[in-house]
Amino acid sequence: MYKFLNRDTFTEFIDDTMATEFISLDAETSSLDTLSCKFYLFQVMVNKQVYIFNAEEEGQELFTKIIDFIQSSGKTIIAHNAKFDLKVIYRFSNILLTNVFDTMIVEAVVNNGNRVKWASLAELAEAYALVLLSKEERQEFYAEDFDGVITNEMYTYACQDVMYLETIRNCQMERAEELKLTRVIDLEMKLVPVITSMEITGVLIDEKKWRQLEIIAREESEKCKNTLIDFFIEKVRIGDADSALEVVDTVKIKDINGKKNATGRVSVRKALELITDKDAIIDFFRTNLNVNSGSQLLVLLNRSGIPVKATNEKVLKKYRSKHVAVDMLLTYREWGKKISTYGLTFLESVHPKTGRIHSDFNQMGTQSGRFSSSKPNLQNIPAEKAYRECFIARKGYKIVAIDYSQQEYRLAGDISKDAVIIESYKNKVDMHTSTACILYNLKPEEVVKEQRNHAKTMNFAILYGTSDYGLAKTLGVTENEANAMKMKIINGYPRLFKHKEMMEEFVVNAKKSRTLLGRIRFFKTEDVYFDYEKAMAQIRREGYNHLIQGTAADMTKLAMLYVYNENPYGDKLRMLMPEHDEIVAEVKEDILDEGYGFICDMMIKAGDFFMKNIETVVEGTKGDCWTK
DNA sequence: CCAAATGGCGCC
DNA sequence: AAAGGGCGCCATTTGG
Repeated sequence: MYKFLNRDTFTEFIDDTMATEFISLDAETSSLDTLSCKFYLFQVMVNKQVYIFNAEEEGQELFTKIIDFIQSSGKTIIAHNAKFDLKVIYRFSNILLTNVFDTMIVEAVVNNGNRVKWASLAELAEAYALVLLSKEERQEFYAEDFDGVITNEMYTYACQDVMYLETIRNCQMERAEELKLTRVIDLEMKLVPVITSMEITGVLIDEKKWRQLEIIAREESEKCKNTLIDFFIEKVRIGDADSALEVVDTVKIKDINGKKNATGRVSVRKALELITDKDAIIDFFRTNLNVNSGSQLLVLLNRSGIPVKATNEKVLKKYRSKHVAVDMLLTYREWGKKISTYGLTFLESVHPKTGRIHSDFNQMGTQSGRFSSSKPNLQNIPAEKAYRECFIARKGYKIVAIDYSQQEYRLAGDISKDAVIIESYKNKVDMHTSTACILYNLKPEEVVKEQRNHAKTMNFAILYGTSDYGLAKTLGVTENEANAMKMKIINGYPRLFKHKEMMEEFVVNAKKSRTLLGRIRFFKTEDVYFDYEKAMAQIRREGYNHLIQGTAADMTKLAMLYVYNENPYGDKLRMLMPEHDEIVAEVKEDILDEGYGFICDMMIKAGDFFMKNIETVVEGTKGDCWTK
C-alpha cells in the first residue's frame, strides 16, 4: 500500500512525481507547536502511490533533498491546512514550499456562509471521496505515552491523510468553476505561503513595557473597584443587618469556597447571619461582592436608583454624568480589560524559542473574507499609544505600518459610481467632511471637528444599515430627528443609496453576495420560520456589507501578495501583521525609506486594481514601534 | 465537574 | 422586544 521514502526509493519517487500533476502531502508531529514539535512522518502521494518518510530515521539531509526536488518540480502541492505542514517542512528543510492548494481554505471559500465551522479532512473525505477516516489512530502521535515507535497500523493510517486529497481538490475545483470562484481561490492559494511566512516571522514585543502597563492597570482597577463598592454599600444601606440580608437575597452572590468542610461551600446567607457588627458586615460585602458579575451589578445599580436593564457601555453611557458609580464602573471595566486580555497572559504567547509572538492568521476567518487573528489576537490591540508602542522591531530594523485611507468609503463610492463621492475625493475632501457638508449645508472648509465627527457616526451607521431607532440612540436624538438626518444624507448621495438598495435586493433574491473579485457569501433563507422581515433585513445588511468589506479584504490581500512576490529586499523587508486595512512590516534601517515606499506602491497598485473612479490613498508611519 | 452559552468589550 | 458589519478573548453563569 505504501512505500518508505529513503535513499533507495528516492529515484522511484522522482519518477512518480514527474508522471503526475499533483503532490499530496502531510506531516505528523508530536504537537501543534511547529517551532518545537518533534517531526515524525512526512507522507506524500504522487501518481497514486503513497510514500512515507520517517524523519527520525532518515534524517534532515535527505529530507531537504526531497523538499528541494518537490519545490523545483513546479507541481501543485495539495494539503489540508497547508500552513501547518509548510511550517514543519520549513523548519526541517529551510525551504518554504509555494504553489499550494489548501483543501481547508478552499472549502471555506466555496461554501462561505454554508459552513458552520472548519471542515476537517475526515469530513471532506466523506463528502467528496465517500470514505470514512478513523480519527483515534492519528491522535497517537500526540499521545503522552507515545514512545516514538511507529507501528505498522500507524503507518497505514498515516496514508489516509494524503490518499484522498487529490479527489477532494478535484471536486472542490469543479464546484469553484461552476461558481466562478477560481480567481478568489487563486488569490487565497497564493496567499497561503505568504501568511505562513508571516506566522514564522512573528512579532517582537517589549515585555518590560508591557508589564509596566499591567501594573498600572492593576492599581487603577483596584482604586475604581474600591470606590465602586463603597458607593454601593452606602446607597444600598448595607450597614444595617436587615437590609444586608435583603441584599444578599436579591444580589446573587456566589457561595464562598470553603476550606474542605463537609459541603465544600458555605452559603453566603448563612455566613452573613452570623455577623452582627456593622463594620464586619460592610467588610463582608467588600470581600464578597463581585463587580465583574453582570447579574450582581444589575441589582446593585437598580437599588442605587439607576434603572438599567443591561450593564453594557451603550446603556450606561446615558447615566455617565448623572451617577459617579456609572462612570467609575465604566472606567473599572476599561482597566479590567487591560488586565485580563492585555495583561500578563498576553505575554504567554511569546514563544520561548524565538522570543517573538507567532499569532495565527486565519485568511478565511470571517464570512466577509477578512482575516481573523488568534492566539493571540493581534487585530484588537488597544489603539492607544502606550500599547501599540510595545510592538517593536528587531535590532537594526524599524516598524512600518501603512493603511488605506477610507478604504471602505472609497470603495462604496467607486462601486456605486456616486458622482458626489467621486467629486469629493477628487477634491481631496474625505467622506466624513463631505457628509458634514450635506448635513449642515456647508462648504468643506467651513466644517468644524464636531460636525465632522457627527457625520462620521452617520456615515458608519447608514452605510451598514442602522435603524432609525439605533441611530437615534447613538446620536442621542429622537427617532424622527435621526430619520430626517438620514434622509438628508441619502438625498445627498443619490447614486450610492440607489445602488445599495439594488444590491440588497439582489442579495435577497440570489441568496448570495459577491465582492468585486468574485468572493461569494451565501445566505440561508429556507430555515427562517419566524420574523421573516427581520431575517431579510439582516441579509440585506450582511449582503451589502459583504460587498464593501469583502472587496476591501480582497484589496488588502492582493496588496499583501504584491508585497511578498515583488519584494526586492529579501529578508530586509518582512510583513508582520494584516490589520484589515493596514499592513504592518519590519524593515531594515538601511532600506527604510525605499521599503516604506515600496509597500505604499504595492497597496496602491492593489487599490487601483479594484477602483477605477476614485484614487487609492495610503498613509502610514515608520519608526521604532507600531504607531497609528 | 467541565463545556457551552452569555454579556461585555478590545479592534477595523 | 430588538433594532449597524466583521472578529476573538475574558469572566461569569448556566446546563448537562
